[in-house]
Amino acid sequence: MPKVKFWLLDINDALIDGAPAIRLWGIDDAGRRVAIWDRNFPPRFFLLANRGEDPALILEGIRRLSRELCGILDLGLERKRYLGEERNVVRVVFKDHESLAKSAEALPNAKGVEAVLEDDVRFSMKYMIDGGVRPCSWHEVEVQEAPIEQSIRVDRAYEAVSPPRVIESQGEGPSLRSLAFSILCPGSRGSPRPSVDPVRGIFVESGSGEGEVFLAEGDRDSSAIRGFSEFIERADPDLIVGFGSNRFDWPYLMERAKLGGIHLKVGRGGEPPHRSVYGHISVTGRANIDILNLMDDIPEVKQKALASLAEFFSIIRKGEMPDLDEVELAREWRNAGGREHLREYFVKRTGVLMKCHETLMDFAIALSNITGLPLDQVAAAAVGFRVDSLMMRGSRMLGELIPKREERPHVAYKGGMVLQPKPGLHENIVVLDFKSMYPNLMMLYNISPDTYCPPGEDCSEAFEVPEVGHRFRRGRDGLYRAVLSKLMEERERIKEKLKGIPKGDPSHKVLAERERAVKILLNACYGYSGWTGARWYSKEVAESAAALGRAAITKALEEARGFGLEPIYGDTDSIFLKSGPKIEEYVERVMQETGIEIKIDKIYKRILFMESKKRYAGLLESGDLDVVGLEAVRGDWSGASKAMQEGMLKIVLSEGGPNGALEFARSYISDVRSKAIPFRDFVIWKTLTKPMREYEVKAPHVEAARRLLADGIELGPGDSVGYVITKGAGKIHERAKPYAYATIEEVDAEYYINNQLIPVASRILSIFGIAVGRMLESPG
DNA sequence: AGGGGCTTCAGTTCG
DNA sequence: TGCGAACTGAAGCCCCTC
Repeated sequence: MPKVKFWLLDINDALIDGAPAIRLWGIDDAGRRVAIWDRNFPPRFFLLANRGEDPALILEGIRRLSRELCGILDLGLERKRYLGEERNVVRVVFKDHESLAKSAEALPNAKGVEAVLEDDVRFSMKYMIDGGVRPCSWHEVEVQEAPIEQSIRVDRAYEAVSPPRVIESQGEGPSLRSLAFSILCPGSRGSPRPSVDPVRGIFVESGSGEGEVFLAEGDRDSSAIRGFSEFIERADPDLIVGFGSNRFDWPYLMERAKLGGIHLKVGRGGEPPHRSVYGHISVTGRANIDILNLMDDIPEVKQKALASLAEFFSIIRKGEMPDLDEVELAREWRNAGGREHLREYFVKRTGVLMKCHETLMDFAIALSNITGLPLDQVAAAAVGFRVDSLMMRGSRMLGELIPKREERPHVAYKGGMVLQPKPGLHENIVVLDFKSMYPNLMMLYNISPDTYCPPGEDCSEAFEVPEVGHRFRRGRDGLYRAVLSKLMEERERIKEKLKGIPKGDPSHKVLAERERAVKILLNACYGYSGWTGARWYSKEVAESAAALGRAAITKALEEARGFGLEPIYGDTDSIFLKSGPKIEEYVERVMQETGIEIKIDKIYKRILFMESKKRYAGLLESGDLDVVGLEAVRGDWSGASKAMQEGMLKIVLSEGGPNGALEFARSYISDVRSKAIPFRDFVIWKTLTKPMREYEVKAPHVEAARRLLADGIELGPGDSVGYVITKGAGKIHERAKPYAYATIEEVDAEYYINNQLIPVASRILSIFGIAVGRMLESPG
């Protein structure tokens, strides 16, 4: 039987002659695009038998019923674990999805059945989990050649004879073909509406740097859309990349295509794009990726705009490519010469998008490979679903059944401990961090939903968590320990490999991005355990991890005194100590006492604390300024207050006193008063977190959004509103104006001085006993 | 009517 | 559509004084 090696790019379920089948899309080791049918995996679920119930009776009962329930191919008894407990289950295999769905509805009420399990796992996901198939991994599969259907755009098509198997550590992935695109749709009135506003241009760029532009002819965009669709067919990309394309570009194109009677044949089977899980758009046989989704994994970039991301990656210089909003775009479209300008802008934008994609792809591929979510899904999936997938994979290793996703009410619990900082300037401060504190504590004490021992149950030799009293079984590894230790080992393995690879080498980046993916997942597991939507939700687990964390940091604080080290501050897993000679000894002691590793994370030559927790600024040994939590690093303050604060902090920390900073603030405020700073530094950005109609209060950003809404600009949850406060009487929200509508002349400098600058300056100066009061309000 | 003091709402960041 | 802790500004309310 011939064998094929392939790298899995996409997977979907389909029907062949009415029978369920899986289609795997990939690239073989000769770079050919391949499609592989697998019809050897009929849908299935498990019936969990009640404790003490003879599962054979259930099985018999179903066999009797099966005339009515029809469509059952196979039944079998198995022993599996469910939340740690060994249980009897009945495996039920169906000929098709409809039969499974019917039975899943009827059987939970059958006699002796506690629950139907794993019917709520997507078919293609269950196929991969049960078969050990993994996205963005190399596999080997026995096949027979199948004729290439006329509509299928691949080099080879096969039929799987046996299940594909992952080939471990096959090294790097294949070279993938990418296509980036963006669409230009200025709104004729307010936001563009597909019912009336045509697509004026579609801009594409392939990975090799070749671009193509499809322009509407007058108001007719049919040929442009058709041209785009044909271009995709011709270029046959593996990855289709957009920015905000799940929410805007694709839905818009789909709607315009519908109106124009055009078939968007973008899938490898000639399919149109379709809406899939996690609200993303899926293109069969390819991976559709929205870079905007991946930006959530880069918290350093505050503004969710392509320009901000490109600046962060140093793909463009600051201010090189503006980010035009809908108002500016429509305005430019109407301007003389604006259309030519917009075309140039979109060509540039699409090229920048491609470069961002190239920078991000190693990360996305690693994330897909580790979590087991297909590449296009993993980008769009929220943290909780990524970990859910990771856990489902882990559960198979332990023979654990996958619990149902349930709707549960939110239950709060006590979290990490934060110390009150000692305000003022401190010198030579060492920051010690517990390394991956929550994951390590959960591993150390086997904290997991399947090792939890409820009150009243006899669990000999269980470990009891201090303060909260929850008990967890020792002995057999729990799911969390199993999953976390695999991640931890992977991280160590990557670190080891990285040592032998020079930094500029492409494989260095692949590994470094993989390490970042592992790290993100490691850190997400604790939060996942306390998320009520998690399949393996357990308040006791999350609460215990938090309690163990508090115990660890408390222990570290107690020990500090004995080593002559004075704690200045601490938050969750870190403590800030005034450096002393016995620090190494101390680190050893804390590790002995807590069982988890603690290391020196940072050393501040000088650090400034105010009265608040979670906010400080320090000078690192390198001479770099490190600002944490303060306005200067927040996205919801004006550029003016951020710039002034950063300037003041630099001076205070380098001079060791407030005098220079006071002068700096004075002069900065006078610049603001005379408007000698750029307009954009007056703009305040805030994100809408819910639909406009649900706002009960008149907040400034909400009122600014209302003004846009009045002009037909549609804004919803997740959209950012940039506004300035203008001169005049009345409440602040009455004077908030979308920045695109305002000029620098209208800006109320006094508002910025009183509400954005003085509070910020006085928080710093008051530490030194300088009461700001009116001192900064008028010049001199 | 207007101000002080307090609570609530909203958004964002830390770890 | 990970968690809780924490901060801040603005609005919104009550209460008091005038």
